[in-house]
Amino acid sequence: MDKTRTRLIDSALRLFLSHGVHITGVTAIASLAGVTKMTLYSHFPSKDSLIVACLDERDRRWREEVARTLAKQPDPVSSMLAFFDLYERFLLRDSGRGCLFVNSAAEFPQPDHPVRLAVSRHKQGIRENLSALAASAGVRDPDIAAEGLFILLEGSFVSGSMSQDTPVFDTARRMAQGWIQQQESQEKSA
Amino acid sequence: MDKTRTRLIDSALRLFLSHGVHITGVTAIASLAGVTKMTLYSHFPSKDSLIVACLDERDRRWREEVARTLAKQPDPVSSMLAFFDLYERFLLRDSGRGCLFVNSAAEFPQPDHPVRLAVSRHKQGIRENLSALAASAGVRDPDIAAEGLFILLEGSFVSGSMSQDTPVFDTARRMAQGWIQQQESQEKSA
DNA sequence: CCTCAACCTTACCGGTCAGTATAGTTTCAG
DNA sequence: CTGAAACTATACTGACCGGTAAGGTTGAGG
Repeated sequence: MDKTRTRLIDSALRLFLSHGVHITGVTAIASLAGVTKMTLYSHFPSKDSLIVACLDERDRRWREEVARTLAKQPDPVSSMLAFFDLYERFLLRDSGRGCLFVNSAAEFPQPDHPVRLAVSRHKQGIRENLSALAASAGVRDPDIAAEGLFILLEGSFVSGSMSQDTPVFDTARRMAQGWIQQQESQEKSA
Repeated sequence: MDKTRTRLIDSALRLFLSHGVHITGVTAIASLAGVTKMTLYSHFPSKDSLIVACLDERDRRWREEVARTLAKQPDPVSSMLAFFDLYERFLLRDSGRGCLFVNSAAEFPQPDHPVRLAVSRHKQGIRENLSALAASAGVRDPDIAAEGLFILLEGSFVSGSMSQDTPVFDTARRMAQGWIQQQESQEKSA
């Protein structure tokens, strides 16, 4: 049900990813979805709210995929490292166009803009996810451990999307292993 | 000499950083520079070429500051770690608006667009810089070591710009130290 | 059979965009 | 004093923007 709304979000997501948010017009979105602009505005009150809906929908799908992948991991450390596979897969899937959330943040500078808040929700969710896993792994400071992993994930994603470079994830994965070990040994020495 | 051209680039840089590239109109740039649109178009054939000039100019200033900072470092390892101070300073200076190059890349998806090429030049310059330092430090694979540091730099910059979080650089710096040590010990064991 | 909601088409609004045309003014070196 | 270069002001083009108005078409449920 509400198939039109879903088609609109899917179309918008595709155009936002491949061309950018500001540069994409509402007419193009509606046209790609096979409806008219009027129909779009009967589902969303404004372009901004459509953007937010796209980000939230993408966040929802991302969380689903995270849950599906983590369920297959035997322990917290494997789970943390599995995030690098997830990021790599996401980069490949969108043909190296980078992170929609980072790109959107680049186009909406005001920190209190609804689009920016949606971006923050997504990034905060990932950090909390990592932090919980680090806590399960028994490191001394899960937030710091998670922050380090988050840096590696964002860095490899941005770097990889800028130069179509997926091997960068191998380096990031190795760094993550070293970082986790370092955090675990700190826990033991304490 | 050619003060008008410099004022135009400075004005454009300020607006591009604080609002975004596509959203900024040429009239606003000219107005901030204290000239008219006609004068702008007598210095640059198009908005795109002005954007490229801005990126190149910013890259030039960045390289100057890098050279100035690295000259004060006693050894290659200190030099590599000094990059984190440079990034942190850059983030604070632009009030957390993120990396102009990453933001511009987000707004210009086509990989062969002149703007994207300017971005690539900048990022490639940093990587070469790091790689040369890693080679001086005597690590086994300077390119891999540099790639790791680059990931940490990009990651902490993106993460820091998204949540006004400068302490993230402390974590990144600690990770960099661990990474460099790991790379050095690999060299010794070989 | 009728209603009602979702969708359609077409046309419009005011505004902004990049870029150009035309012509008048300042500045300054030879 | 002259003349070219750099700048000014104003107005324009054609296109696209987000968003709205008004009215026609379709089809499923009561």
